[in-house]
Amino acid sequence: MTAKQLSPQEFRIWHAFRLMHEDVLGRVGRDITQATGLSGPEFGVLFRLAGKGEMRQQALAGMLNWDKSRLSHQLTRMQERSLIERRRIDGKTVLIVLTKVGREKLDAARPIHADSVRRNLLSRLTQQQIDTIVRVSNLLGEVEE
Amino acid sequence: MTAKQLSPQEFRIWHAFRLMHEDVLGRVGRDITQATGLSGPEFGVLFRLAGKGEMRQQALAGMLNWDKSRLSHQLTRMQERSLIERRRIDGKTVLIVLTKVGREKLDAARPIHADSVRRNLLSRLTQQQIDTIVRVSNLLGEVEE
DNA sequence: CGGCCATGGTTGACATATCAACCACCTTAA
DNA sequence: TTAAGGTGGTTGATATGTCAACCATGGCCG
Repeated sequence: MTAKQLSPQEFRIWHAFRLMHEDVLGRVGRDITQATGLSGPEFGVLFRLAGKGEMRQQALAGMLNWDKSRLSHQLTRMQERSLIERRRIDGKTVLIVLTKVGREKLDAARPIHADSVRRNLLSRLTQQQIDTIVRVSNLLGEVEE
Repeated sequence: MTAKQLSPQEFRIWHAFRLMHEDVLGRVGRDITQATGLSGPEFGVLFRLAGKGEMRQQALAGMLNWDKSRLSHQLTRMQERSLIERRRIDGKTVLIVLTKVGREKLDAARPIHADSVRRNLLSRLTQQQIDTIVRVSNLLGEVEE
């Protein structure tokens, strides 16, 4: 049962798995953008940042599960739009700080995001399905032996 | 219970949902690239194409669930790498054809893909979890009223 | 026939993602 | 104290995704 290509059945599962995310992520992202002008990734960054007010870039990357390069590029763009500030602490450490603009946009986006996530994901699933999602996510996140 | 932002619990679910996708897709994509030089999207296109040998761009976009622009750009890059050919049929229709190179690379990638999907997804889930994924995917794919 | 107009496709501009190379600084250990 | 290594960040190149504007053509209707 280890054929050299996926069976139609296996492929259907794979396909479903991909679609699910593109659909939902796409919708939530568009909702946020339409209402506030923030992109999905921008919202993500601001959201984590708001938890602490300011963070070392490192820590931020960890929370987002992004690699440092991806984050650095993203921050550069966000800095140009005055959503965040970079503050060099010592030769190695950079503090990322939420600006006034950033916080305002974030606050505007929060309810949109909450509503959209509920509408497009949470409210459409049973508690059981949600449990499965979370369990599966943890499972798949682990690196295999 | 419709707060203006997500509760930590709700947020955890949302986070898990996103991670699951990025983890698995990332791993499968990297496996394919490493072994064959094809990117994930390239493999996706070739894979569908192989089913029929050739297709109208339109139909291809439908199967992939991509918009026409995305596909057009992708095909342009793939054409430059000789993975596919565009064949203008009448003023409006373009046939996409798998080239020899394209087919070879696809064939090389197939077992890698199958193996990776099984290793990173299928074999790590119970049948029940798989059923849930598929059911949930269908659910979320539908547009709400 | 002659003029809409919907459709299939392309394009340009821009945002995002990924990879590898680089850099400057800190740490540690000789 | 100095050189090797590791760490936090940046950068450039290239691939990918998204949006809106555009364009040519074929179909349809008057």
